[in-house]
Amino acid sequence: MSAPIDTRLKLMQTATQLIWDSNYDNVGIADICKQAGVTKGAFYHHFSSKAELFASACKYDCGEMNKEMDKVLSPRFTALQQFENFFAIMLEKQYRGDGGTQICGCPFFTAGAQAGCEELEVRAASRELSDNGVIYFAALARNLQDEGCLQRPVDAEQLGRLLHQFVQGLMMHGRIFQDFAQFCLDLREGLYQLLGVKEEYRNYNGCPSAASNEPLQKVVGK
Amino acid sequence: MSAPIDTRLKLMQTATQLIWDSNYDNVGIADICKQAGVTKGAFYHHFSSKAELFASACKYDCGEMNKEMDKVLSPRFTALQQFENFFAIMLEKQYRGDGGTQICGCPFFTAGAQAGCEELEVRAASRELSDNGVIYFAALARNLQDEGCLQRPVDAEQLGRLLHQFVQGLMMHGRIFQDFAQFCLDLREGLYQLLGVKEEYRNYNGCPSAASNEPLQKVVGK
DNA sequence: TTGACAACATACCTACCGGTATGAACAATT
DNA sequence: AATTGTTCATACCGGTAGGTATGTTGTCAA
Repeated sequence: MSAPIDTRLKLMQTATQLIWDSNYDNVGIADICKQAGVTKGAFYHHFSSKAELFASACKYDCGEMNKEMDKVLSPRFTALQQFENFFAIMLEKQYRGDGGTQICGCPFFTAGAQAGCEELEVRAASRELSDNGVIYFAALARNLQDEGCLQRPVDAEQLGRLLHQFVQGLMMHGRIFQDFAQFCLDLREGLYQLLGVKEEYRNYNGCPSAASNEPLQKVVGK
Repeated sequence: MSAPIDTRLKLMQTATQLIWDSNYDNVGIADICKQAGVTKGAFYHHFSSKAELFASACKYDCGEMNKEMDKVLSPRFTALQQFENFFAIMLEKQYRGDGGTQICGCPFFTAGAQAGCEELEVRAASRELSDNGVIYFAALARNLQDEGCLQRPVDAEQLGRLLHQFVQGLMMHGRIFQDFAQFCLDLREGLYQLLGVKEEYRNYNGCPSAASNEPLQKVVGK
């Protein structure tokens, strides 16, 4: 019998993956259990409900994202490098190997936005996730400002929100239309405009074509 | 016995309202029928499935929006007036009378983004709705550009997409956090930044406080 | 050795929800 | 008057999905 922590973790990871591929409502507990190779008994030993699993998985995903973002926004990079790092990681995240490019968006966010009033737990988790994301966006904005890349002084906190909102909307749009090339262009242009990056700091060479199926190489830790 | 067109319309209107208040998955056919005062028999006489109702309701909602947007973006307004009109209509739409300010977002969009591959009909409807919205945003951008309000030349079509994406993301964010004052500020600032409105054309006086419960008066057709 | 408890596995329950089968009421047509 | 088609109303079905009740296995402490 394996350690209990493994089963719990496995369930969260599986749930995260399935929810990323589909959505909260569409993913059943039975699906998660089957995929994770455990039974319902195990599931309800570790989680009291589907909503609690969601909240836990959301937190877990949040933690994973934090790890990546800490790398991406590491102080050893210039602000512009951080921008490119973030850009690369976004594309990589939305790039699914199975059968071409698939833009899936962040289901934890959309689930929170869809959750009816009854599922407060879900909404709370989604809120936490958003707050977390906004902080990183705000940091990026602040760094860019400090290095003089922006056209005008900004309210970093608000700008963090705006960036987060835009990116979430962009991903949902991408999920509906599934046009990876357009997704790349829109992401870059949208970030530039919202941030108000000075003309001379804008760089459109870094956008990989969706036609080429080469894996996107990260700038991170190069 | 009433005219058949009435029942069909009633169902679409009711569905639209319920879906706006909740979401696609959460709203059952029984709920819609009960609210509309008809039975399932009537429902399945007019619609072959829930997905078809969704698509129809989406189209209906789209048509209603078009009517409003045509008014808002009427040529008799200057581009800046159009901007303010749009701003006002956005706030009004997200302002629910029942028990304070409630930001609900556009469920047709989120449903499309959540729909699994199996429900192509849903996604297609959502796509159509988005395309439609983007056109109006692009028109607004073009008008602002033509009147010299923007800092730099823009690709109106792309900008239309960016605005649409941002607004959708903003509404979802608003739905999660339910902070109307912040919603107002973010909407204005986000639009300004994405559009790149010249400093001298930005106006922050028009933002009604969420504290005051006065109904928002439209500039439209004043 | 034995009791206790954690960590499951299996079977089952129940509520709901999309969808169907069938028939009644009414109108228009022939 | 009989027929036909439209427009609904009622009752019901079948699958599903979240959740539960209960049994089983291994482990560890006393």
